[in-house]
Amino acid sequence: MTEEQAVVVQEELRPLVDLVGPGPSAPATVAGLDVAYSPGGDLLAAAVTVLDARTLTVVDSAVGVGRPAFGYVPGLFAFRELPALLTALNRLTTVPDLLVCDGHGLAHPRRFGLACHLGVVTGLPAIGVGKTPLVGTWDPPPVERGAWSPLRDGGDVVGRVLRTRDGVKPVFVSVGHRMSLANATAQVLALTPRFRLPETTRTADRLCRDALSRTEHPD
DNA sequence: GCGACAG
DNA sequence: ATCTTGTCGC
Repeated sequence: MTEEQAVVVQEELRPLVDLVGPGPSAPATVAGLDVAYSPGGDLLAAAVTVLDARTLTVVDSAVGVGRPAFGYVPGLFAFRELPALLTALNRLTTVPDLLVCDGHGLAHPRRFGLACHLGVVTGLPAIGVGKTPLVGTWDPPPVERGAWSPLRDGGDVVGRVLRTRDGVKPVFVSVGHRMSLANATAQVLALTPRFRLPETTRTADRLCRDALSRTEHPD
């Protein structure tokens, strides 16, 4: 697929995003998704970890190993990681109530980032939590955990810049599918009792790194 | 035209 | 994303 064709796919799928939500206020399980790459960038491992939303312990997980399905192009990120992530999701024995993606949802040039794509394809509620911005402008939120400021782009509020820990660099929260922005914010805060990044992202990050390492060095 | 640009 | 030297802080 060419970049032009990928953009067409995004514009075709974008109308399918559910912006009403509001999504589960008390999900029983929340999934984290992340991908690790080999040093040469020729291999990748995708991981999904499903956490009990109350205890934040892992109750299910799966991985998918493969080749990057697309070059790294900002704005077309989903085409790179989606196939391996879907492989991992299909290997779960449970269906999570919410997907927490490592990247953006609506906070995207065409309002269709990885979290939207993953949400539409799976039909599950999804949100994006990015470590760095892709689009938009914002004011620095107050230093206290829980403080946030709107992320604006082209006249739209596309997400929130959220402080998950006192005095620590904020994260970028945006809606993916079947979730309100307010609920997405609440869920991210529930997942960050101790660290800047959601517990879901942290467990998935560890798992895909381990899986990649085991793929490169069997023994 | 120039710089920016999720992971 | 990954590599990589040094530095700050708990």
